[in-house]
Amino acid sequence: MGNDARIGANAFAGSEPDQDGHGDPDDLRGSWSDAHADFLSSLSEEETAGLLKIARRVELKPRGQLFRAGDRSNDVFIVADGCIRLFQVSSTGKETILWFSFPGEIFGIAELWSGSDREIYAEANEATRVYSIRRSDFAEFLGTHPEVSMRAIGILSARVRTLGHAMVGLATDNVETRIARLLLRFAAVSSVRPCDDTGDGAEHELCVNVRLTHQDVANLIGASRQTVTSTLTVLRKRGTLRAVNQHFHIIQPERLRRALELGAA
Amino acid sequence: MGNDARIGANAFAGSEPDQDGHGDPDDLRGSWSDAHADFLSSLSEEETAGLLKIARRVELKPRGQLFRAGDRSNDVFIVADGCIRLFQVSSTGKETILWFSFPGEIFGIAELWSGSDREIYAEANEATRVYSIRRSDFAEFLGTHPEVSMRAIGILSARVRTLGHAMVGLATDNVETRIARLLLRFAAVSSVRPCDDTGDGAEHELCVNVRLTHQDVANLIGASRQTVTSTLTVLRKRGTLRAVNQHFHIIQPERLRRALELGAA
DNA sequence: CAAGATTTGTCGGCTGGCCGACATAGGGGG
DNA sequence: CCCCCTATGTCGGCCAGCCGACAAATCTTG
Repeated sequence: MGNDARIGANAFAGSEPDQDGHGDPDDLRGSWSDAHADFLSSLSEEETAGLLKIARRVELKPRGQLFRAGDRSNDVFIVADGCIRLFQVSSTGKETILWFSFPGEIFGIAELWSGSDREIYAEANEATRVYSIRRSDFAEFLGTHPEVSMRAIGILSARVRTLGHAMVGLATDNVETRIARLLLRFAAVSSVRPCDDTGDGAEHELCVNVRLTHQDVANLIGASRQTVTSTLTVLRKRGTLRAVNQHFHIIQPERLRRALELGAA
Repeated sequence: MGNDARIGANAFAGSEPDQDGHGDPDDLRGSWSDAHADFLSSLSEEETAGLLKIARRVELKPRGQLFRAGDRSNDVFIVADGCIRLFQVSSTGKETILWFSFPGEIFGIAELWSGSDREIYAEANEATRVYSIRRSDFAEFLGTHPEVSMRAIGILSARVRTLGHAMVGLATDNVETRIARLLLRFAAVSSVRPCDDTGDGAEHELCVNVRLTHQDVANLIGASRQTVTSTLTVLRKRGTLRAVNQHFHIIQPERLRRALELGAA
């Protein structure tokens, strides 16, 4: 079953040559409940094929917009590769990033049911390919594949839990804690793609494999850009983080994790 | 269909004499997406009967605990009457209330899929009756009732959206705004039961029909108890709120709503 | 109905993090 | 290769909201 999953993902992601070998360590599976649950991987080969048939390919440049608040919700999307930023904008112009969707993840389902307008924005965080499925087609697919409905429920559940955690953090933790937690979460979730950093003794490090500006981090944890900058500097000086290419590595994941468990569970 | 819904809810709520006449105004249906979507009302008579058959009745005293973080997630619950508070506790002992579940609403589904342990606490906010359905039974029920699966998806979606709103608010709004928004939300959602206040010209007022201590409000919006107290006092002095029995009335809902739309959408 | 427990109300001191303002530093396109 | 636009880093002033500490009011329960 775990193998079917891989095949499913491959079928969808298409013609990646390096695809077979992205060895995400199994221990990350443990944090599953925190991830937004790779939808594609959970499907069987036939199911994936069925979805492929009704999907339409969409290519997005970096910063390309997929939909915005107020749009009619006509489609459900699945990330093939790249990554999509989902955010809301308050009337003061402040963005709040709700989550990122990584390869295999589905998004736009929350609007599926009510058929109401979008309430959030979806933008490509980098060059990204997504598959677009018409709402009605997807609904029909769910109707004829009860198993898949269950998966959808599972995914939405995971998202509810993630948002719950985020809320608790926002309400009780200080900025440093929130950043630490965020990085750990993203490390787990962004491990779907391999890190390009050929280890210089970096085997025990945890890679946060997403390009995140300080502003992004700020919008994710509800803090100001400046505070994020200075907090990250502190963490780097303290030897917790290391900047690699365009992203971060967490030097001693275990130490950080333990610190968080003590500081706030 | 709207009528079937009512019947369904009645069948479940059981032997309430005053049940038929709880005339919730139709205009509140508009804020559907914000509510946690009355699960029972959305079921047909047969579906409700089917659920009843596999459900077990549970009675809870005020403050009675239904489950706690760490418990095995063996059941899914539906509120018959009363109301349930769902919250998380950080290691510092601070509670964060995620949401309240009102009659007809289902909760505990988020844990259903992963079968993992509970991450949250569920307590009765007052004397409450809930129906408890074994996880496996409910999963089977969903499998044999695709329609109901879709409803479940809709409900989880609504919850995702609600949490999203809450997060944005937490990240961008000040305490006064958050309280105002909370009260409007609860007014909509708590209108499932009638207000006991026989109007003394209170027809245009909006009733927030839940017993909420200031501490509860604080835990809901991520603020301190003291700040909530003083903010509520300000709102009362300004003529926005009125205390009735154990709950609040919003004097001029429209005015408040407009103020919020301007202040932060 | 009295006593304990919970909730509400109020004050002042303190501070984490916001905001504005600026100086660099990259880095991608022409 | 240079220019411009975006991202990073740093500083100081300022204030919303936190916290501790109490008193009054209200509710619950024997």
